[in-house]
This record gives sequence, structure tokens and C-alpha cells, in this order.
Amino acid sequence: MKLTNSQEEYLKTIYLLEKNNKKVRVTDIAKKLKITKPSVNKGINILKELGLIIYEAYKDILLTDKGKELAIKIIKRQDILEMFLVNVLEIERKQAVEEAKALKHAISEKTAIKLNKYITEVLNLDELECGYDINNEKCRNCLRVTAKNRKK
Amino acid sequence: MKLTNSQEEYLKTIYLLEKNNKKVRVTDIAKKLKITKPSVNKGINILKELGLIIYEAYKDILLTDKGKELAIKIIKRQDILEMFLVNVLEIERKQAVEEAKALKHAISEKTAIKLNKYITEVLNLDELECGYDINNEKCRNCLRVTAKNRKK
DNA sequence: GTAAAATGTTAGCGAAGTCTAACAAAAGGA
DNA sequence: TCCTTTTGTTAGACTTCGCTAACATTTTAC
Repeated sequence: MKLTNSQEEYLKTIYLLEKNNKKVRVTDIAKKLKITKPSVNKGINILKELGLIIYEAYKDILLTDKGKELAIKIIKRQDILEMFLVNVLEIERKQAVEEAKALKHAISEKTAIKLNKYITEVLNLDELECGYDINNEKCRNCLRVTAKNRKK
Repeated sequence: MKLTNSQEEYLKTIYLLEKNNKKVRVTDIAKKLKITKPSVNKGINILKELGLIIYEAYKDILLTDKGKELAIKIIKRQDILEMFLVNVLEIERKQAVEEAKALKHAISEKTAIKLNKYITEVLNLDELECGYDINNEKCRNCLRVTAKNRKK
């Protein structure tokens, strides 16, 4: 399933909000993505049609299993890119986050996996030898490891 | 000046066609990009408004200096990405070309330069020590250097 | 319990970028 | 030349994704 960049942003945002707040509402997404509520309304209705969320007017937004699975893949792709930009190219974090966000939609799943493998090798990070896993807190912490802290 | 992905594709295509054929026509672009002539017509009229090309109805398409300069930057970004995907991540060329095409619009000029520097170092390519230059045939040839041929 | 505030939806606009159908202009061949 | 083919343009449709304005619903606070 190939989403647009905008749809990926919605899905990603819903997943991340769900992880913190439990309840995800139109306004939460709008604030996070800095767009208007009507735009979000339109966006989530498309996600609903695609079977990625469960949504009834005026109710909370919930990810389906399919939606959650996709959201994780999207976030993973972005995280890998961010890790590469920060720890390999040594780009300032804030800039890296912005670029990773844009790049994530253009990179394929396969390439993201290869990039992850490459980073792990080149940075010699034991913590990532398990294979990056979004649900593994240890792995998520790896993203915060800077180039300076890597094992030599 | 920030172009859309589509506009970048048009500009890139015009530059590459101009380099070979001299005369660039709507049909040439349409064939290259595999889209219809009316779409190209619309697209180039936007480029014209942006001052990137000179175009009179039914006449040939010519890049302005500004257009040429931008086209070179776009192609350079894509080439660097392609080089990285092929020679560092060892992704099959055809796939790499496609992904580089998509990624080029998301990567910043600054990051592309850092990536270029990184590739040069990691692959230990003397040929690129001059700094990548689209107009330098030697540099363009570097793109064809496979990981296997690199100096160790 | 009701009024105000917060939240959500609908309608309609505009830009970009694709398309098809129809028409216009230019180029080439006999 | 003039007729056909190639090339280019115009008009209009559709999609995505933003927006504003207006309206509807829900929640909160008193």
C-alpha cells in the first residue's frame, strides 16, 4: 500500500499521539502538523476509506492493525534516516529531523533496511545489532547516540 | 528558489535534452517523462513564468542562465544520491536511479554536499577529490565506478 | 441545566499536476 | 503547392491537499 506523503504524516502523527495521549482527536493532529482542522478532517476520512483508522464523526480516532503496522514502518524509515543524517553525516539534529521527514516518503523499504544495516556496521553500535525495532526502547535510545559516543 | 518535484523533473529533462539534441521540444520532454503533451505544456509555462526557460508557443525550449544553474544543482543532487545508493549501499543501479530521482527533491543542498564528501572519503575515490562537478566528464565517470573498483 | 467555549464538519475555493478530446500550427513529401 | 503527419495548444475533468467561512456538535463551567 503506497500512501501519499501527507497521508504518511497523518498516520505517523496518529500513532505517536496514541502512544502518549490514548485519545486522538482532530485538533491534536491539526496542532501537531500545523494545519487546519478541516484539512485534517479530509485527511482522516481518506485514511478511514483506506482501512487504516476507525473513525466516526465527533469520536476519537483509532488505528486499525493495518494502520498501526504501516505507521510503524513509516516511523522506522524516518528514524533510520535521521540516525544516518545525525550520526554519519553529522548534521545538526533539528535540520536532520526535517530532512528525514521529507526523505522518508522517497526511500523504499528495502533501501531503508540496507541503510540501517550500513549504519549499524559503520558506527559499530552493539545496541543496534538486534536489528532496529521501534517498539524496543533500547533501540529507540540508539537514535540518541551521537557519533561522538560510538565505540571505536 | 524552491521548485516542486515535477518542476525539477521538467528542468532536469530540458537540461539533459539540450546537452544532446540542442533543440528541445514539448514532445521530447513528454516522451522522456512518459507523460502527455498537454501536461508538459502546462508545466513549461510555469517554468517560463518562473524565469527558468525561454519559450514562445510552437518554438523550441531554451533554458535561461538561472534555469541552467538550477538544473545543474538538481542533477548534481540526484547523482550524488545515486552514487551513494550504488556504491555505498550497493543497491542495484536501476533501482538506485529511481530512488535517487525521488530522494533528490527531499534532500537539501547542504546535506547533498556533506553526502558527497562522505562518499568520497569512504570510497577513497581520488577522482572525486576535485569535488564533484557536473561539467567535469571525469567526475561524471566516477558515478560509474562500482564499489568493486574502488581503491583499498 | 444552560450558556459559552472547544471541537468537529461541510461547502467551496485555489494551486499543482495529471489526463482525454478536440482543435491549431508547422513540417514534410509527392 | 497542398495534403498528411507530426507537433503543440486549449478546454475541461479529476485528484490531492491545503485554505477560509459558516455551521453543527460536544464538552465544560457556573
